[in-house]
Amino acid sequence: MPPIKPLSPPAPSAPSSPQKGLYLRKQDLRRGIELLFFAYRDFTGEADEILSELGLGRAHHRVIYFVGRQPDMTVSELLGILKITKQSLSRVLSHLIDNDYIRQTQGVRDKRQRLLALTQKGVALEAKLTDVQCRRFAAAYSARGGDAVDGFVKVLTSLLDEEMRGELRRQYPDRID
Amino acid sequence: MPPIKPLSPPAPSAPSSPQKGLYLRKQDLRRGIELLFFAYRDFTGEADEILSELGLGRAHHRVIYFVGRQPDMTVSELLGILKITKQSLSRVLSHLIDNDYIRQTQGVRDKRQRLLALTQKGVALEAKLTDVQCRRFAAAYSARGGDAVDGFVKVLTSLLDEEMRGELRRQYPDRID
DNA sequence: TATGATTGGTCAACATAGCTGACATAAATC
DNA sequence: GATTTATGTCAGCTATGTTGACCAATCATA
Repeated sequence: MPPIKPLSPPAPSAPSSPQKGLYLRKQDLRRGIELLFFAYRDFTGEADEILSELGLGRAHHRVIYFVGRQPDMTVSELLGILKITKQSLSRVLSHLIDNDYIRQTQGVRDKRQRLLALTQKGVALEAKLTDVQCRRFAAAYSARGGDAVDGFVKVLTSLLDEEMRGELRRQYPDRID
Repeated sequence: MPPIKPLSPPAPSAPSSPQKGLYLRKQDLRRGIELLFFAYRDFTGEADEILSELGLGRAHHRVIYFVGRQPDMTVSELLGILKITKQSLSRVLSHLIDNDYIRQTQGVRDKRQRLLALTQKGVALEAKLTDVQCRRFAAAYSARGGDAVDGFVKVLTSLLDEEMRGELRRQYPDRID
């Protein structure tokens, strides 16, 4: 006769067992998977619409977002964040430069570097896109309150690869995680 | 002289204003945007590796996942979940059927319907992929605890489109949201 | 029963956004 | 001077989304 299982959450030693305590049951984990999928899709949907009217895609958005976040970043810094090949980035970045969303200036310390920054047109688009996405977050955050936001940030942070977790910690040093 | 602003979270009436109370500051919202992007990417990464070794992609994964979740679902139900065109689904689904991951049976009530279900091979792959992703969630959930999980689910739910929120409520009727 | 709607499939063509491999240039570094 | 680094570019491939057109089987109904 097997020992009686505790109701408190057991250590995740056998994740494939059918019944786990509390929030570690298979069904709860699957719910998380699905929520992340649907939320990500809905979250990107609004911005995608704005972009497609301008003949741009999500890849352009990412570049505009991160360049806007950290002006004068180098190409290799951007590659490190996006984790795509330079050939993939090149296609998107060239288009953004040709269409006056982003400008390049030569690095001062290292003349090989191309420092990326938004043009006025780029700033305007970044603001519009980020505003739409921030509104969605602001609505969700204020609907659920600070404790929920705290849990949201904690769990998402723990879903990251270890390397990325360290990266984000550096970006937001004053935040708990 | 303007009225003194309260420290409690203000209504999100002017989301573009630079300074918001508590977790509604622009920086906190941007952190949410970035966390969602990075977490989604890292979350899908492990499964993507397994899939690519089998010559499959993320689109195949989605089909296998949702068919595994609800056996004998119809093609139009699947299209409704994935929100892609039937032509896009067809390419992926045909490949999965040809390679013995999924089988189709004719509907009983409506003979036009093709009911989709995983084969034994499909069940095995679904289990492997879902297990990897559940492990990541289980680790994050148990690292952060039930209150954080609760907040995570609440905020993600509020990030959904209204329509999708109703859909998920139907899928998980016994859960708070 | 004839008609029209629904479910599902298929063919063709196209777009976006990732990938690899090869090669080039300029600047920094050893 | 030789090597490494940062960046760019050309060519081609793949995965996954899109539209539009058209077809067959089945269901529902006038």
